[in-house]
Amino acid sequence: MVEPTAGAEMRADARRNRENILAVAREVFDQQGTEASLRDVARRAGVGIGTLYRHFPTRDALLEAVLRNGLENMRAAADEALEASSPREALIAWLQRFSERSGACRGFPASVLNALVDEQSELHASSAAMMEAATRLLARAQEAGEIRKDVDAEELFAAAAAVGWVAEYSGRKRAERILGLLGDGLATTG
Amino acid sequence: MVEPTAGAEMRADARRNRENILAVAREVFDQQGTEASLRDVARRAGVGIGTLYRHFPTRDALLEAVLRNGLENMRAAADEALEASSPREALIAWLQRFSERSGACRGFPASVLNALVDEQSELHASSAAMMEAATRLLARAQEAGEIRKDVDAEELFAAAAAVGWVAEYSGRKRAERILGLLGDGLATTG
DNA sequence: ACCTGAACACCGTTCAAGT
DNA sequence: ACCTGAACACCGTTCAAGT
Repeated sequence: MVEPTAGAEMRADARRNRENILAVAREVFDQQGTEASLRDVARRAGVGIGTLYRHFPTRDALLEAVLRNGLENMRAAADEALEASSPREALIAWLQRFSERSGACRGFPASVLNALVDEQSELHASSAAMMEAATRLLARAQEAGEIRKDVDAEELFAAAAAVGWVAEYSGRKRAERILGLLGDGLATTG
Repeated sequence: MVEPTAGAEMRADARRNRENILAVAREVFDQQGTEASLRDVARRAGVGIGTLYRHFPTRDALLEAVLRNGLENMRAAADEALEASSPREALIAWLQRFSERSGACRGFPASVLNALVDEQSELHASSAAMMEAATRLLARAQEAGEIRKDVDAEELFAAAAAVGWVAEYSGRKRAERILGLLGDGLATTG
């Protein structure tokens, strides 16, 4: 097993190429979504298509490298939110942030949701870590009696991804209103 | 303007081809989703790729022909539901039916939601008609005081499509539970 | 009037040949 | 060790040539 993020022992030109591809991919994915042409990425990075595949053997591998930071941030945000005063508000705010991030890159919600379910996906680890953090956030709100207990984290997560997906088609505004509906549905009833 | 559904004045072989393409497309879209290969459809239908394009100049045109019946049925179902005893339950049941139908064909929710927003889409008319019917269903439930008044039909519709989308990734079961959350969020509050 | 398939411009992915 | 691009098998879409 080779650590793909390895750096120091990589040849200087290889290192440069890798970082160049990454920077370009970030831009292209943001503009065109997660299904953007890899050939296009290689071209813009001024690199042969084979080089791209050498560094990132699958689309998911490249996506993982591009999204890792963002997912890590979301995980950290969830951990921090554990200390907020209102468990319910903290959870809702986090969900909103997640669905906002989703709307910023077409295909992002699908990729993350997919990675969560598919343990083979290179995105699985990052996604799962983020969801674990979100799970704690949910549990706290449930224990505080502020969120109904018959929902699990995956469900909540899928809902947030769905809201992000809606933003791709109907715009962020509508997406936000739907998130509001969900938030009300999550409140403890009876 | 030529009526694309025209029949009697079409040459017999053309008519046969058209119907064959349609039947095959229905199957292929159901199996592989709305992004399935058109070339594959033509191949399976035993027809040149040019013939497919002659009958259906765009993917949307083919999709429209395939989905028209289903959308029309959903529209009719919404109209019938207007006479159900419980306006709220009728609306929720319709939404569930819509999201179920969505889950049956990958890409269906995206196509319909897209068509709703894009007036140029060949799917626009069918989709819009369905949503108009759903709008009446919503309005009745709101007038009966059973659904909050600060939601509009497009919002509700987008939410239902999102639930259908979720089913593509996380399964129907989870999708149904999310629809339940939405249903509770839709209830009149305060 | 209609059908066909070659043609064009793109993909994703692999791998022999080069440095 | 790494890079390159040709090669292969696919697309979507158009259009000249055929019946």
